[in-house]
Amino acid sequence: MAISKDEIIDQIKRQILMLDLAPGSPLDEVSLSRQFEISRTPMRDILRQLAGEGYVQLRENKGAIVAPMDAKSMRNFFLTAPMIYAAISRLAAQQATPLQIDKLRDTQAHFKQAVAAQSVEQMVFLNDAFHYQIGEMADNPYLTPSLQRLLMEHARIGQTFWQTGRQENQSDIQEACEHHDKFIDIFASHDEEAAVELTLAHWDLSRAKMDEFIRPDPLSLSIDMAG
Amino acid sequence: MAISKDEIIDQIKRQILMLDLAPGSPLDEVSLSRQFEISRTPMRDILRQLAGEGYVQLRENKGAIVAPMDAKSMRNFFLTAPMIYAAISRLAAQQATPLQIDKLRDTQAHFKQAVAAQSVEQMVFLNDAFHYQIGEMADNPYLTPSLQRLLMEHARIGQTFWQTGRQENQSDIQEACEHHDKFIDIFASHDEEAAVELTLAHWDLSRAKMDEFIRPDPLSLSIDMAG
DNA sequence: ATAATACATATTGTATACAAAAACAATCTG
DNA sequence: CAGATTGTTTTTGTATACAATATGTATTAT
Repeated sequence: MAISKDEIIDQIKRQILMLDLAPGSPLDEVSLSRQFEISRTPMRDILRQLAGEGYVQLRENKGAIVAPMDAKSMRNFFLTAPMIYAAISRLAAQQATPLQIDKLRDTQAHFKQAVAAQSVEQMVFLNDAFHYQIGEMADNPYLTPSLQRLLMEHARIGQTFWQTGRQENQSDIQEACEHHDKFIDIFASHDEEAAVELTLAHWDLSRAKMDEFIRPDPLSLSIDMAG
Repeated sequence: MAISKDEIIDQIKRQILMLDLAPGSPLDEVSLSRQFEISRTPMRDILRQLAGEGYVQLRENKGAIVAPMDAKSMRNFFLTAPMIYAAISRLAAQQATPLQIDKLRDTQAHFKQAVAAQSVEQMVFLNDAFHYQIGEMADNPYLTPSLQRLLMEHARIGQTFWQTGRQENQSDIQEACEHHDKFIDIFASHDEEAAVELTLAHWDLSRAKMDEFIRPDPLSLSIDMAG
């Protein structure tokens, strides 16, 4: 076998986060197992694990599909994210260890490189990793599965945030980056209230862009009704 | 095959909830597959699914164990449960459909029978089912996985609540049962605030008994230090 | 022409054989 | 006797063949 099971899982996760695998699209066991050069058995294991983490949905006798993104899941996302994010941040501020903070600093360094390089894929992935590590600091097995699903959805909905095409995005990305630096300082000083406050600010920043993604500006072209 | 995969999953879940399968105890693929008269492949599927729902933990090359119950997970449970329960109840009050409320009434009827029959196993199981159905009303895929794990832990920690041995438990069980009736009325009238309030009262009631389970009254026997 | 049914094909589910890894025991060495 | 090492046993991981289910297509009857 060329690559390990965990690497395959990471690759598929990344493809889902980047929308390379579209929400709702079917995942065929045979073609996937051929693609990664393993047999169907371990590939089925992988799909089961991805289903457990919310990345895919299994349907009895009908195979797996990438977790869909419909109006209802959007609504639930916006309803739930601030509460869980705030709770996770508070716990992280309580319990963060020096080792974990160092690891977070490391991720943030890589994140800054991605920002400098204007690599959308790297920014999406490293931002996800940054917040996932905050989840590890919180170290709460009851909240982690919710956080994981929220971060997946956040990455998928928040694509446009990192697009460097438009000038106005640059300053937002910069501000998000500064938030990350502040997160690190706050966790290091175990300031719970500041952690919650910053979390909500960070959420508001990203939320505006997500609204645009969901309800983009209408096309300016006039349409000939005569057809 | 004698029984279906879902039934096997339910049976194992029930055994875990009832502590018939002790936290941390190993689950051997071969003996389990022999026990349920299926081959290893579908049994591995089942273990993967149970792992995804938090009932068991998978360890690379070392098989599965029943989700452990250590001091840390207890702490996290008490920290997290009220928040998630309250959020779920609020959403359930917002969105409950008549059909779902009927189903909840049905479960409550069975629950009352279990109370009358003083069947601990049935009470634990139907109480879990009742609150699981509230989770379905909330219909929020980001909170559901957290709720599921909390309910599992609640059932395991809350065993003593339903023990009918001591007289004082009877009135608590009765009160919990009345709470359930009130839940149904509140969801039917979509009263969010009342739902949250009742949820916290219900939590407080069960919490006292859980404290006893974790930190029971010390044995009254005097111990001969001379050994 | 449309609907329904039967057939063909593709895809998932299961069983089993084999490979790899971990756990255990016994032997050897210092 | 303690510790390490090797060989055996047990358990998990993987590959593949076969069965069952779902899907698509063509044919037939109304």
